[in-house]
Amino acid sequence: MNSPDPKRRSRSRKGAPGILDVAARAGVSGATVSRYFNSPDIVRLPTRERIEKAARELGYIRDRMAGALHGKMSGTVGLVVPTIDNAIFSELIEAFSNELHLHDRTMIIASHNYDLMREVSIVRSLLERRIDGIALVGRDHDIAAVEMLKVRAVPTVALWNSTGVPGIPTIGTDNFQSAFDITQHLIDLKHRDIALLFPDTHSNDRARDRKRGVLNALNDAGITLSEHRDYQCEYDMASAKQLAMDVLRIDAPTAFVCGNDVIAHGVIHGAIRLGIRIPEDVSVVGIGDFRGSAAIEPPLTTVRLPARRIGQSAARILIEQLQRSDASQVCDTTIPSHVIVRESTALNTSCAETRNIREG
Amino acid sequence: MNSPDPKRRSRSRKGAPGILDVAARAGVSGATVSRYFNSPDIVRLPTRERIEKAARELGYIRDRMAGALHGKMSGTVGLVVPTIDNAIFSELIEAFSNELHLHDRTMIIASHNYDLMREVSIVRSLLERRIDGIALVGRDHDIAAVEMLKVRAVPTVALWNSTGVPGIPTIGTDNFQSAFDITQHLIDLKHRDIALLFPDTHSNDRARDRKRGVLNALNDAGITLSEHRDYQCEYDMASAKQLAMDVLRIDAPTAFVCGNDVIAHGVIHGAIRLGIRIPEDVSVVGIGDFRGSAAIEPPLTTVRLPARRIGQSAARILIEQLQRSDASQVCDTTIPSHVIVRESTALNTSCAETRNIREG
DNA sequence: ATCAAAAATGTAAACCTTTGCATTTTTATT
DNA sequence: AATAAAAATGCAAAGGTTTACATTTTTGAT
Repeated sequence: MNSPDPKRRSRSRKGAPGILDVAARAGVSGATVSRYFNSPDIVRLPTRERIEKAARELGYIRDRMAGALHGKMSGTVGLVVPTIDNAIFSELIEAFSNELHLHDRTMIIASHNYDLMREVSIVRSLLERRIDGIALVGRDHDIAAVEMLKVRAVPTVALWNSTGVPGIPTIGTDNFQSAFDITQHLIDLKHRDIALLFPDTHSNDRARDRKRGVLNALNDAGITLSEHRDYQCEYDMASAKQLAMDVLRIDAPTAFVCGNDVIAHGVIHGAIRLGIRIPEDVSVVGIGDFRGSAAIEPPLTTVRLPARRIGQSAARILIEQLQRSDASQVCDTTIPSHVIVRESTALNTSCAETRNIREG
Repeated sequence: MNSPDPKRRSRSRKGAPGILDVAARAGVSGATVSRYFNSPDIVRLPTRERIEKAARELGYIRDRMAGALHGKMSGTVGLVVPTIDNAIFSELIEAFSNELHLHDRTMIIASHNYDLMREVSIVRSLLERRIDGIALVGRDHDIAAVEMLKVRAVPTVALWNSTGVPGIPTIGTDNFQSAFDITQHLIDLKHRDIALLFPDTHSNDRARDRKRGVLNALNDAGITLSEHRDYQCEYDMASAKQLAMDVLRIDAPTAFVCGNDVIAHGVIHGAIRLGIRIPEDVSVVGIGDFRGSAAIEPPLTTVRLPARRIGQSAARILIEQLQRSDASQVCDTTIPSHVIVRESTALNTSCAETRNIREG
């Protein structure tokens, strides 16, 4: 039936049918097929049906790369995170990805392990793939990366913080405020001897903001944090557990405020191992409300950071930016966080002040 | 300085410089610049330096899409997972991604939430992006997806299982064996009344294999699993905790074998809440050895599934397949799993047989 | 039926790089 | 120094789609 047309592509892309094959089979020109795929409504119904049939029969799959060649959008969006392998970000990633899929875009994700130089190389690599837009987690970025994006006018959003890089719209929560609030909760419970477990804040602006929040709350309450109460701890349950056990054995505070929930989980398990009761003997709070924080025993008092909403909003805002190319108004979006009081915190009973209240 | 060459591209890709701009500035032809980027060693040193300088000054970023048009590789590889937001897969993903990055490829990831139809649509979307290769998690896939990949001869690997789809090389662990082994451990400890907590096995072949493993081990030991001991439980800590509490309150078994570590964590916390001691009163095992399983209290006895190694191996094997296009020998790779005995299991003291041993 | 306007379709150039082949330059050999 | 062989470079076509512009078909009003 199909005549051995000599003009057929020799062996392109492993012989996969192209737009022209579909066109020939449907008895229309390539242009029409192209139009059918890009805006079906501008081709007449009968034609449309013929094209659809031909495409289906041939198993045609469009080649977006050839399209992107024309300055057309590639339909891919980049997401750059510090790490994938972490409950912190996986919710965010999934929400972002799903929202993108809903709008027929594909996500390219890459992680740089908190290495800002590697982030630059990732951004370059994404740009080579002609991403339509990009989302960067955090506020700290190398100038080179931001510059490349600016020069090419690639729509960009920064995630996870509420105040961002100037010129880049930011979607996230106020890390400072979250930390402030959860610390205030501890202060309200009369805790005065509070230990901090935070990761290195050098190239991690989220952790930095949070720590500042804790410090400010403490300061406002007239509490001075003794030097040795500022422990450094990675985002890792095992090390947090170990560290907490050391601290609890030698010189237990009445409360811990942790850089995130993973650290808090570690502290809780350390306490359990030592037979120290939470919250009776010591209170623990985290930040993040990760999956599992509600189910752990005791359920963790923490700050709910709406990762899914951030991911979803970010995708939406980015897509909106793509559609109207006037990347004009850069407005930051702050998504509120809430302290969730569960069972890992209690009134400090060892404090003199508290004792007075109890005895009074 | 730069003459207003009328031949310049009108406004391509937002005025970003192309290979020809670099060529002009370096005083060579476009072909040479192209060669410089693809195999630097075939252009002479002085030329090379001029090109590099020009590219740097112009801030040139190559356009891999235009390159891919020539049947050349796009440099992107797809990874399709059931879900990202889950400790099960995030290690795998990260390892896969990192290995790819090492070989200068980019990963496109997508999740289908255990919906095989959506997987088909994802595969199509990836194909539109001209991925060079693809990794699919699991053994259950819609024919349409496999067929599309086969027609286009896209190198494919299946992950996570050890026995796979015919014709697709598979890299993973033996889920059956893992489950068998961990169950055997429980049997060795004289447990006879064992409860199963597994998710719906309908479109989840991993869970199905594991369950079969448990059942076989039980059967081999001459233990018949009473109907009501086969509980269905999602991969979610909170529901596992709730379910475990219900079970423990009404009719406690002496041991739980859980579909994965997340479920096991839930069981442990449920037991803690009820004041039931692990392992003294009840033993618990998981499968997976997720991040945190060693740090939890009590540390979880489980099976270590080398997710990172699977991810890394998969990426390597895929890349190797890309390089030599003869997708000839399809060999499955089984990466061994190991039972890790920690502190959540103990000899069953309530069993008559055990009592005899103790009293004997 | 007729004609103008609107809608649908076709033609061909353009998008940016890669690559086969031709040409020039370099290197090695005598 | 001359020559052949090898290496480096240039020229131009190709790769699959989009799109401005030209052309044809349809629609709606008379």
